[in-house]
Amino acid sequence: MCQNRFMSNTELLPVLESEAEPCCPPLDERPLTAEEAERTARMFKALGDPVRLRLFSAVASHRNGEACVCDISDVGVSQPTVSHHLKKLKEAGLLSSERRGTWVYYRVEPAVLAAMGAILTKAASV
Amino acid sequence: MCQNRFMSNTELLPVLESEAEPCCPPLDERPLTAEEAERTARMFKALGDPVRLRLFSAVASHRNGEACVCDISDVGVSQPTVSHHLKKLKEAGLLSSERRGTWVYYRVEPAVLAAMGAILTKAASV
DNA sequence: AACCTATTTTGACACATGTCGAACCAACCC
DNA sequence: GGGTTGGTTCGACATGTGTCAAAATAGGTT
Repeated sequence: MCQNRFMSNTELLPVLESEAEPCCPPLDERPLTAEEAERTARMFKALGDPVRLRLFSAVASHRNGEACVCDISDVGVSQPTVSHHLKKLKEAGLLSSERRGTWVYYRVEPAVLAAMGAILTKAASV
Repeated sequence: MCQNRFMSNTELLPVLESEAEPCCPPLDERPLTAEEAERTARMFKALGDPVRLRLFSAVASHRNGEACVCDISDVGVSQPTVSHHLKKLKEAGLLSSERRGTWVYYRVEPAVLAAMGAILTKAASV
């Protein structure tokens, strides 16, 4: 690792910005545009796998909506697979992660979850 | 497929059991079991594709939550593909279909939609 | 340093999925 | 009947996805 003090340590974080919140209107308000559908589908897709759904539910039902990977890894698949799914949930904006010492903690992102719920619940009152 | 009260003919589903509505608890109540996750994921998966989401939104936002295929086929894919996606939405219990004369009408299944919303919105109020 | 545990990444594999054109079925109209 | 329009199914193809074992990384302990 080249830690030359004269080189500015260009730390280019990818800044995984979670896109704005008022993502989309309720599903029954008007037909979604292609872009809206693309964004929204990404979130639903993340919950469209049983293992991911169990992992997400395990994190969400944990104390403070936060859990260590070691607490939720018992879902019947190997640990690399658990890690793979947690990564996907993170990429979809549903979870965030933080390392604290030896362990990595995942936490639910309530805003995104609420947005998904709003899209459905308003639509449910048809 | 938390409930398939009256799906028209094509019964491709294994019909595990006829559990009425309370398909699953909110995601943050307790970790979902494998079977619960399996069932719930199937619904989310159905909305996890942008084309399907647009088709569903088009039906839901139509008058009475019902639309003829010809009214919603303009989503940028071929008509066989539209039919394919509508079938998947139907298999997931989100839509039902009925032929009336020349046209086939798809309609939203509000109970299933409400169940999905409840799973998320209750969880969102953490 | 060497070792251990927790977690992620890599590489490979089988399987599922989205897409299309062509063929097919269903209802209407001449 | 023959023709036309609406919609589904079939067959094929490329791409995506879930899974694992093995290797790699991160932090702690001794």
